[in-house]
Amino acid sequence: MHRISCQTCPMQKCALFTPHSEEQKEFLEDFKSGELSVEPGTQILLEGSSAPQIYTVLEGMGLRDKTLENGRRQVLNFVLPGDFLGLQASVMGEMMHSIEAVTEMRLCVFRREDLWTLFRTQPALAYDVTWIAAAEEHFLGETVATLGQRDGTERVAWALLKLYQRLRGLGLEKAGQVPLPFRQQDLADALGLSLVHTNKTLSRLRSDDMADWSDGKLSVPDIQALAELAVTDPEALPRRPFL
Amino acid sequence: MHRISCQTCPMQKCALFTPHSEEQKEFLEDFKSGELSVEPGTQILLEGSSAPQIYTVLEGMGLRDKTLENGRRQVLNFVLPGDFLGLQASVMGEMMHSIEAVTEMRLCVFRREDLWTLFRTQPALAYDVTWIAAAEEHFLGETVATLGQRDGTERVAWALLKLYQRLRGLGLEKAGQVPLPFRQQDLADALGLSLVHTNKTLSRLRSDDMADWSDGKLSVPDIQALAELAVTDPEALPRRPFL
DNA sequence: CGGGCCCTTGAGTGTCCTCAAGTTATGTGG
DNA sequence: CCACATAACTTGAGGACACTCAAGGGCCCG
Repeated sequence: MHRISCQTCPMQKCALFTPHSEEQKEFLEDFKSGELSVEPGTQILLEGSSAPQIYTVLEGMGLRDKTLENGRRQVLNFVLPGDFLGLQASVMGEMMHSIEAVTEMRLCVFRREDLWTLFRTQPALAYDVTWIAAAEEHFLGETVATLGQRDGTERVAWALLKLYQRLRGLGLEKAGQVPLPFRQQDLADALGLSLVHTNKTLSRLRSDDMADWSDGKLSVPDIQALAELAVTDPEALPRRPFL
Repeated sequence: MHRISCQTCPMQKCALFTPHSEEQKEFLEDFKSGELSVEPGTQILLEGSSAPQIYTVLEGMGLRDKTLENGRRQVLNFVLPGDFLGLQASVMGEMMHSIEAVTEMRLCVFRREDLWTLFRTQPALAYDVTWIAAAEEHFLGETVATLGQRDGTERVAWALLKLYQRLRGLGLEKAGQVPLPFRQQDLADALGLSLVHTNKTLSRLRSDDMADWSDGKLSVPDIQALAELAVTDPEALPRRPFL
């Protein structure tokens, strides 16, 4: 495995992300301390530890989760390419959730101490980091509203819609299908539903032609209809910065 | 009402907040564009609007909430003194939730356009802004875990504990009580529970001597016991930056 | 004194949970 | 090549936690 230059980073090409200036690419080239490839099941960041690294996901998917004292697990978000990992640990000193690889993943690695240099010398990139944190906060706010106010069917519909939109934005759609290599248990833990109920809800959505998630692939025949079921707007995702 | 200088800002004295350097205080003095006092019930920031301002809460309390297309309301967080409001609108262009004053409030007002100047000239303060965003993200993550994995009693206990800790950190405890001027409906909407169920749960906690919230005041006889009920650590809050 | 707003309490219902069993696909070792 | 084990997905049955509906009480204010 060889190192990819930021100059030719595949992320740059994806229309979802705002491109960097020449100067920024040069800085990031330095900022990047290496690459990391991990197998499915690997814990990338651990709850309670103070990770010395920050990552940007280049390829593969994972899960952000948090386990309570009583052992129950909450999935906070699904980790997709372009996601920025470890900022919490960097600014606050400690991760409060874990990140686990679900598929094989390739990560761009940054050194935590260099983040301060970024803030001193690259205000525009610092602003981007804040943008990313605010966007994450915004998404978690939507999740809170979902768990608090939507019933089971609406939750599942909402989650599938969001994932479909995100994956499509990344250009991963092929023949009307996007890859979604998670387990039903993961979705259940993300939505605060039992596995059994999640399974039955998914079956219903499938037979109602609202959304079909099977064999690790998701297809949505009618986005508008699914969005209505999810009590949400089917708005496309905005362009966003990345590192 | 007269303007308070950042030099003598009451926030500076609260042990919960990390103090600013002299240079930072001078910058903030300029950054601050004024003060705002609002009556209970006032909408400070509106969902879907692009507010031109950012605020720091000096006094009073409020609510951050979000309403779904079907009309149901989710309270995202309780707004307390020291909180930083409007960052999402500033970096992302639009608020995705509203903020409403519950008591009379006094706010420190910043101009949105000046945020960029802050990032260019005050990297340490920019870092603080990111810290705040990350902390907010962290808290919302805990909330997601609460709504997803805790039952009714645990949720109420968790919320009361968090609020008690925050208010105590602000030095608002008097004779074993902290002020909590919200309605039961607000707590219900924050926890995804019905008003009726929230009410019954609060009664139970009261008669079990776990937590007593009545007449707008909250007291917690045994923090440790409440924390156990809430399936959480009764850890004190860390020091945090503010603007 | 009437009307709101908030808190309180009781009764009946339903969504979602747990328990349990069975199917399919994949992999491992004899 | 087949017995066995494991992991994920399915499906059915019964129960519980939390919901809605409904009504009443305390308080403040016009």
